[in-house]
Amino acid sequence: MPELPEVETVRQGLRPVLEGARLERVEQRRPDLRFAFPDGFVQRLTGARIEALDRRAKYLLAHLDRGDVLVMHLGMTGRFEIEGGAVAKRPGEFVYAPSADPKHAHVVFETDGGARVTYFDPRRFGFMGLVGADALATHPWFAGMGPEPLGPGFNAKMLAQAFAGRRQPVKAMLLDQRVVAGLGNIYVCEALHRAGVSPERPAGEVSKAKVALLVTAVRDVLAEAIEAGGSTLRDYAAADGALGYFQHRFRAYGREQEPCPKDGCRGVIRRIVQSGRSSFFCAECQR
DNA sequence: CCCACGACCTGTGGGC
DNA sequence: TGCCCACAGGTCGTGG
Repeated sequence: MPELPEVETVRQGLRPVLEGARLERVEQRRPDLRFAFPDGFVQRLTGARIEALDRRAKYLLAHLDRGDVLVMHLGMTGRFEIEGGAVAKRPGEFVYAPSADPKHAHVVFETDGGARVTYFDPRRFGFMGLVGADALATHPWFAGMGPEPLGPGFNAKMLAQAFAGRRQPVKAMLLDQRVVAGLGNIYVCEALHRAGVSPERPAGEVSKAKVALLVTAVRDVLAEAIEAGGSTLRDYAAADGALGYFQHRFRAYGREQEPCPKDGCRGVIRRIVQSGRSSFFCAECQR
């Protein structure tokens, strides 16, 4: 999936066509993605106006004028394409060529601004739901969710507290959305490399100083990735079709057997598997 | 509580 | 070229 920076990039790409727009037509082309669509999904959206398009962790939140929130998660391979509307370069010119892959086009939104926004998701790990705005915080998707990593709630004090006494590897703790919400495999690997912390280190054994470095590393890598428009992985492009470039700045992720890029380090990036997922790190400078 | 593992689902890339 | 396996950004549930 898109991790937080990619979801944020998608949000920024969709805002000009969705914020303030009324949904004139909604097409739901299958009964489910990862989960079934809610009853009356199309009917509850058709005619509604999107007042704001927000993000919480890796979720997109479209606040509707009817009091519902359209909640969208992109899973691993979810993406949007925009045609027409405010971002069209010229009348009739598509910003993003119509997809050659219609079989994975699962949801289509058409706005009163003339834009068509199509959701594609080959693996269908993504999902969409409608939640009452007043019930968002207590909804199972959000209740117990940790702080935003770029917000004030994520800091050395709270992270040290979360790590205290835990023998779980620090990598697993950072992937746990209850600890901090929005990190995924790539940016955790990157943050651990920047902070010089081994992904295998038991969380409770990470020193206070390293915890502080981790907080800074997480914030920095996410901010830089957002600035670069996210990372273009195999299935992902920004919502407006632009390609993110941050993947070229990965220091550890996907760089198995390459020399460690840290200044003065002579190590080599290794790949190990932790709970079924690849971790890339340098055993020389990450302890 | 911890952790490993499988499930969900499809596509792609590498090795042979 | 073809086939098979490993692997892919996330989340959820089970069982030891």
